[in-house]
Amino acid sequence: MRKSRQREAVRSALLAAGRPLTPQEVHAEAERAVEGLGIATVYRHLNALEEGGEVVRLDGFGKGGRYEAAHTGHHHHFHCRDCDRVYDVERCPGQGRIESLAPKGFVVEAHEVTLYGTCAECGSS
Amino acid sequence: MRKSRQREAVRSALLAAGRPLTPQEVHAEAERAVEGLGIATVYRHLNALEEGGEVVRLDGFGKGGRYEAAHTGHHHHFHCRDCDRVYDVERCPGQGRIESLAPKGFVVEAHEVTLYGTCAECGSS
DNA sequence: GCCCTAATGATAAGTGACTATCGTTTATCA
DNA sequence: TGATAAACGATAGTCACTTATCATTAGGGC
Repeated sequence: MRKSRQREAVRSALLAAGRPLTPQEVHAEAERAVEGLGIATVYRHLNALEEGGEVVRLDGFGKGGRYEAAHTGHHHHFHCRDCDRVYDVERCPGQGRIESLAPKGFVVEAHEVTLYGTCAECGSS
Repeated sequence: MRKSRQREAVRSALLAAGRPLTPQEVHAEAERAVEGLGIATVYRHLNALEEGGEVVRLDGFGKGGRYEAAHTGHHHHFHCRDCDRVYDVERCPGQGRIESLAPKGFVVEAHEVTLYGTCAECGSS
């Protein structure tokens, strides 16, 4: 796997954002570093980085996927209904508290909490 | 809006299931009551029932939407990774507890908690 | 600098969910 | 019962996202 400005640009875009981005958002951001960056290249690197464990793909926020730099910490998300951006929420109501909600006989392996509303930026305008 | 066996079959499928169904699941179930039921008819009625407030559409469980009979109660969901079915979870960790997770300046209007794992049926096999 | 080939960008093609169209069926009401 | 138009089933079309193709560019060992 050769070094490439494009891959670095994709990786940096995700790290700098600190929140999950759509491929389009990644493209827009990474294009600032690599003029003429193709959308296919963005998809290629997102897939490669996900494969390599550097990036995590999220579903459930609208049509396409969102990608964020692999976090070690457990966290959740806030989905702004105005701008459609997704933000990280660092805290959690508590693993045990949430997993105990499951009906009997159901084994919980993970959970996701999503908040919906208006982000600070949209709310202040 | 005329009465039709097809609409009743779609409505009944959702009520009987007591959990969110994909249009395909609705179709499979409703077809037991109406032989030869078309998938387009299922989509038509799901949209109409949603419009009429009898049914709620959910996103975020894979590619397409899921539909469930309109509940009055606040509840969450369990998504089985084996069979891909979604079940209702009647309890909630607590509205206030969850909404307080949001960063400052963010206004929370709603939240969704999703549990992932193995359902009782898949786990027992 | 040269060569090899991985990586790239443009874009055609694929995918899956959903919708529009259209000729036929059927519920409703005079 | 017969007329009317809503509802139907089949299927072609649409839309967004994602992937495959291919000619060109460029990283890196020599």
